[in-house]
Amino acid sequence: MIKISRKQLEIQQREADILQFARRMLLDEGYDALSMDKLAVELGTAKGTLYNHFPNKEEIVLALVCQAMQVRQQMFGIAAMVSQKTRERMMAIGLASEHYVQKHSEHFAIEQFVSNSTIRGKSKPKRQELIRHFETQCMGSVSTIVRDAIAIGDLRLPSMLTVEELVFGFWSITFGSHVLTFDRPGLNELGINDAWRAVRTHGCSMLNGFNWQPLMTFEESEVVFAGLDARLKMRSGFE
Amino acid sequence: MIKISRKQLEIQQREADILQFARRMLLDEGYDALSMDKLAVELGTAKGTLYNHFPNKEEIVLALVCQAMQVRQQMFGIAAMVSQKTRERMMAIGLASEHYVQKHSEHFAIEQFVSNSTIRGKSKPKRQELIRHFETQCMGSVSTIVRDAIAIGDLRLPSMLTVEELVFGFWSITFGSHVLTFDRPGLNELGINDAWRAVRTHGCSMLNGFNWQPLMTFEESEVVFAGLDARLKMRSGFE
Amino acid sequence: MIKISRKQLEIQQREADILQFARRMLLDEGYDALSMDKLAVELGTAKGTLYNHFPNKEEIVLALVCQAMQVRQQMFGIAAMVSQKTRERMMAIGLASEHYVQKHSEHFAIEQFVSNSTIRGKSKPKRQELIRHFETQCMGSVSTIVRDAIAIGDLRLPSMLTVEELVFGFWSITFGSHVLTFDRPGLNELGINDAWRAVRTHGCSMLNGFNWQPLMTFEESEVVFAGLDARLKMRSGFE
Amino acid sequence: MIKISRKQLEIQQREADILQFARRMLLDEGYDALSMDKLAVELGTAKGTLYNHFPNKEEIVLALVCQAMQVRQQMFGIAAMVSQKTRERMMAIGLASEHYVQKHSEHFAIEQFVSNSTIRGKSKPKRQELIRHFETQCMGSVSTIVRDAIAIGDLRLPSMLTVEELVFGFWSITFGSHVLTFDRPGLNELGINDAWRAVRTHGCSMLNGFNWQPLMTFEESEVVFAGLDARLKMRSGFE
DNA sequence: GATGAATGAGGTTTCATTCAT
DNA sequence: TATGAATGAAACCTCATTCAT
Repeated sequence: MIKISRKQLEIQQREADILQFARRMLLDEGYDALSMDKLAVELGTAKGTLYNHFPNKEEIVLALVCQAMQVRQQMFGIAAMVSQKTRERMMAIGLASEHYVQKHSEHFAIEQFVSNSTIRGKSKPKRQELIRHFETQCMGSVSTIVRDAIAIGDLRLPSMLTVEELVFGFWSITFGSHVLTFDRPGLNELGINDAWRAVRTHGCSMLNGFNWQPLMTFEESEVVFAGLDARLKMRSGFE
Repeated sequence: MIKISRKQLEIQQREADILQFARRMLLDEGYDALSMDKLAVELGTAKGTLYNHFPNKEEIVLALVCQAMQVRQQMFGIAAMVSQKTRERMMAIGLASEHYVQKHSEHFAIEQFVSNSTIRGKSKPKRQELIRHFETQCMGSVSTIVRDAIAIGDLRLPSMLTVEELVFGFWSITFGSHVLTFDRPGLNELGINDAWRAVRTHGCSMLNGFNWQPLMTFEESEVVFAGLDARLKMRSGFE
Repeated sequence: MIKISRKQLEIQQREADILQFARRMLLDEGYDALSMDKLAVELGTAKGTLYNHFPNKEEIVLALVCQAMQVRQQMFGIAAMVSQKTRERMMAIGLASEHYVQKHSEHFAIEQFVSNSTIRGKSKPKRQELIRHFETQCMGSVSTIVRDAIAIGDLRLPSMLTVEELVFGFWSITFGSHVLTFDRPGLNELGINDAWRAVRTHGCSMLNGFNWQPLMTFEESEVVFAGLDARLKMRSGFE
Repeated sequence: MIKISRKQLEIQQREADILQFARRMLLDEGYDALSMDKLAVELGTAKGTLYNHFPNKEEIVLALVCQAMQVRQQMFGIAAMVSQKTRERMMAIGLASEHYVQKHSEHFAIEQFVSNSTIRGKSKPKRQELIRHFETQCMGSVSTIVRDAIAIGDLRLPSMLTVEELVFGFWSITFGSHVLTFDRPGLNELGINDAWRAVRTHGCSMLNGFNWQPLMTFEESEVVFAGLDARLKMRSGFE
C-alpha cells in the first residue's frame, strides 16, 4: 500500500513540476514561446515524458487555467462570507478580485488564456467542464449575495435586469479594469494614477446608483473597504 | 509628377489589399494561422512583395489595429457631439462603443491584439506612437465631456479621483462587458440574456451614483438611450 | 503439474489475444498504424507485457504471417486430395487459393508482409524457419501433384523445366492475379469484370498448353471447376 | 528569355536531384527509412527546400513511381512494335517486362509502392491521373496486340473473356513471377533455378492453350524469344 | 518594386523499447 | 509475469525572412 502511494506521489509531483515550469515560461515569454522542447529541457526530462502526462500543449495551459480559476473561486468564497451586510459582502468580492489580480497576478494572467479558442479547441471535455464549473461557482458566490440583499430588502432589483445581469455589470467593471490595468502599459501616463482605488470608487458609485443599502459616500466607502481589506488579509490566499 | 502619384496610388492600393486579406485571415483563423505564405498565396503576389510593404508580420497586425482604433476614435468623436447635455453625451459614448463592437466587430476583435506583447515588441516606434495617439484621442473625447460637466455644474468630481480616473471606470465597464460578451461563449446560459442592455443600465447606475445631472431612473434612461441611438444611426459609421 | 499447465494455457491465451488485436489493427489501418502503444491500450494490458511475449513488433507481425500461411497450407493440403485426377487436383489448388484470398482475405493481406525486408530483418531464425516450412509445404502439395501426373502419364515435363519451375508458373499467375485483384482499385474500370473467372480460364489454358490430360475446353473446364468447388465447400476452411 | 530558361533549368535540376537521392534511399533502406530529414542532409539543402518542391513525402515517392511507370510504358510501346506477327509481339511484351525488371530493377522496385494505400491517400489527384494514365497505356499496348490478333485471325477470343481479361492473365503471370523472383529470397533453394526462363515457357504454354497462331513447341519458342531479345537489345532502354 | 526559391531553426507529436517496482 | 513511466531519437511539417534575379 505504501509503495503504491509513494509512486503516485512521485507522479503527482512530476505533474506539478511540469505545470510550474510551464507557468513560468508562459508568463515570462508568452504563449507562443511555451514550447514542449524547451519545457522538457528546463525540466531535465525527455519530451516523451511530458506527453505521458499531458496529451498536448493546450491541455497543459488549460490545467494551469484551472489552477488559477480554483484560486479565484476560493478567494471569492471567502470574501462572500467576510461580513454580514450584503453591501459589504459585495465590496469584499471586489476586493477579492483586486487581491487576486495583485497577489496572484500569475494566475490572473494565465486565466486569460481561457478565451483563446485555439487552446479550447484541443482540450478534452472534462477540462471544459471543470472550467465551466469554476466560472459558475464564482458567479454563484456573487449571485447569492444579490439574492440575499433582495430578500433582506437592501436592494430592489431593477425591472429590466435579472440577478445575473446585475452581477454581470460588476463582473464587467472588475474584469475590464483589471485587464486594462494589467496589460496596457502606461496607463498612468494617461492620468490614471491609482487605477485600483478608482475602480473601488466606481463600484461604490454603482452600488449607490442601484440604491443598495446602506448608501455610502465615497469617503465612507473607503473606510469600509479598508476594514474589509484588513479582515481579508488575515485569510489564506489574501497574503 | 502624375506618374509618381499614380505609382503611389498603386502602392497604397496594394497595401490596402494586403491589410484586407490579412484581416480576413486573422479573424477567420486566429493569429497563429496568419502566415505570410498563405497571405501571399491568397493575394496572388510573391512573399517578397509583402516584405516590401511591411517589414514583418507584426507590423501588418498593428496596421490593422490602427485602422480599427481609428474607426473607434471617429465614432467616439461623433458621439461626443450628438447632444448638448453632458450626461447624454456620456451615454452616447457608451452607445458608440456598443455600436462599434456590434457593427464593426471585426475591428473590435482585431483591436485586442494591441495587448499582445509579442506583437508590440516587434513594432516600430512610429506605429506605437500612432496607437498611443488614437488611445489618447478616445480618452480625450470622454475627458472633455467630464470636464464640461464639471464646468457646467452637472457633475462634482469626487476628491479622490482625477478626471481620467473617472473616465477609466466607464472605459472599464464598457471594455470589460464587451470583451466578455464577445469571447466567452454561453454567457446567456449563465442567465445573462441581454448583456448590452444590462451594461447600459449599469452605466446609468454609475452616473446616478456620481450624481451626474440630470439624474434618471433606469426607465427614463432607456428612453434617452433610444433617442440618442436614433440620432447616432443617422451618422456614418453607425450603420 | 496441473498448475503449470494452467498457467501455460493462460499465457497462450494472452498471446492469442495479442495476435488477434494486432491483426485487426494491421488490417484496419496498415503497418505504420500498428503501434505497441495502441495495441497495449486496446488489449487493456501494459506495454511491458507485450514485450514479455514478443521480443519486438516485427515478431508479432511474423507470427500473424505464420498463422496465415498455416491456413493456406491446410487448405492446399485438402485441395490436393479432393480428386483422384491429377488435372482436377491441380485445378482444385487454384480454387483453394481463390477461396483463401476471398474467404480469408485478412490472412491473405497479412501474408504479404512476409516480403517486407524491414520486418524480416528483425525476426528470429526460428520464425524464419517456420515460414520457410509453410512455404515448402505449399510448394510440396503442388509438386506432388505434378510428379503424380508425370508418373501416371497425364503430363510430360518439358525438358527445360524442373517440376518446381512448372509449379512456379501456376504460383505466379495465382499470386499475381490475386495481388492485383486485391490491392489495385478500379480494376474493372480497365475492363476486367470478373478477374477470378479470368484466372481460372487462364489456368485452363496453361494446363492445355502443357498438354496436361485430359485436355478441356474452357467450357468443360468451368463445369469441372464448379464441381470441385462444390466439393471443397464442404470442407472446413472453405466455408 | 535566356535567363528565365536558366532558372527553370536549375529548378528542374534540383527536383531531379531530390528524386535521385530519394530513389537511392528508398531502394537502399526501404520506405520507412526514407526521411525528409536525411534526404535534406544528403542533398545538402534545407528541409524547407524539399517542401518547396514536393508538398509531402508521399508525393516524392509517387513522382518516382511515375518515372518508373513511364520507363515501363516506353519499353512496352517499343516491344509491341518489334515484330509483325501478333504472337511474337505478345512474346516481346513479356520480354520487355523481363528486361524492365532486370535492367531497371530500381524502377520496378519503386513501382510497387503504387499499391501502398498510405502513399496513395496523401497524393494529389493530378498524380493519381498520371499513374492511371501510364497503367492504361501499358494495358493498351497489349490490348491492341490482342485485338490485332483477333482481327487477323491468329486468335479466337474465348466467349467468357473480354480482351482485357485476357490481357489480365498475362499481366498476372508476369507481375506475379517478377514480384516473387524479386523479393522472395531463396527461390532457387525451392528448386526454381531459372525463374525467368520458366516464365517464358509458361507464357508459351498459355499462348498455345489459347490456340494463338502460330502454335509453337517450347523449343521453338525459345528460339523466337532469343531472336526477339536480340532485336530488343538494340533499342534504347533495353541496354 | 516584384519575384519566389532557399533557408534552417523551430514546432508538435509518435513510438519502440527499457527497467525499476 | 505484469506494470507503465521514462526515454530520446526521429518523424513530418511550418514559417518568417532573405536575397539574387
